[in-house]
Amino acid sequence: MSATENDLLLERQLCFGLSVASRSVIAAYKPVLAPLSLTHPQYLVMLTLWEAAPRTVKDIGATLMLESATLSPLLKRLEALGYISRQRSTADERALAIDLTPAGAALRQKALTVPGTMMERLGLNPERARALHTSMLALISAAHQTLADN
Amino acid sequence: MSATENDLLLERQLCFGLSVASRSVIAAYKPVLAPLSLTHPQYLVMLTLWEAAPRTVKDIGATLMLESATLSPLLKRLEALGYISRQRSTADERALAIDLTPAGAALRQKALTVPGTMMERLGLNPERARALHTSMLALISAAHQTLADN
DNA sequence: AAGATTTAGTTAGTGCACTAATCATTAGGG
DNA sequence: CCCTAATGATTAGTGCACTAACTAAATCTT
Repeated sequence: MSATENDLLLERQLCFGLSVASRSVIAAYKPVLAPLSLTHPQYLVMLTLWEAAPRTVKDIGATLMLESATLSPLLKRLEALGYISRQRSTADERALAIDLTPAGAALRQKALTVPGTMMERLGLNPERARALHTSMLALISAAHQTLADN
Repeated sequence: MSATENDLLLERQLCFGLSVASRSVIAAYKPVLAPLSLTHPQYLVMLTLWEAAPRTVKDIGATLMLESATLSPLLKRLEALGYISRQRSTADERALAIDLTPAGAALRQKALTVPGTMMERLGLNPERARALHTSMLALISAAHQTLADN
């Protein structure tokens, strides 16, 4: 088998591993987030709001690297759950101000145990987590670099 | 801010980084796979078939860690593209034999350049790729461990 | 001030990915 | 044997995530 053909095998272990890891970790979050009635992406949105609110859709999208087309329906589901409010900004009526409701703000208390639980379940200590994070950042950066080049 | 609350911030850098990295890498594949008319998950399925064919839906699912409910429509799209055939196995009529068509087998030649292109675009050398792969395997294993425990 | 342009969000359409329910086929146990 | 269990695949339904097309509001230009 040629070197190129060998790559074709190895390669499946690369991007493939990343995809499976992402899905596996999200699946591991599922039972932990279920008591909060949140999916994983919804949890990420709530995290951004617990750090700063109100925020615009665009701002949340920039933070999570998601298109506003993805966030629009997701935010409506969070509103239906009673965790956030969606109101046009008075200063700029193009912008939608996403803010926490009292229920959404209170949910933060229940979420405090999530990170510790997940770190333990994933067999990660802070050091390994940081190393992993660094690798991910490098990948993200390289991936976006190539997209910008085209 | 308490240690627990600090975790809530850090944590966003973890699973969040993994999700974004996965999406970013898949997005980087997109223009490379476009000439083959394949999406990223479709590409993974073709990789498994280039290694061994025919295979059953269940077998492909086990290899890629995907539910057969996910694969069913995906395989129909690959059939519509003319890359694979779907036929009930004669030995066991519950099983569906997924096989490569001549066009699907020929596509392998065009795919040979993909891994090299992507490695370069993602700024990875074989060593870093292997290290990343090891981390992903550990995560996958830990994540599935916790799911099995429940 | 009027018209063109850029910006913020939404909608429509495609494709994954999952769970739950269903159906046909096969394998086992009494 | 027959009847039940288990197995392999499909369907329906929910929720992301993306692109492209569109609306409305704000800003820029002349």
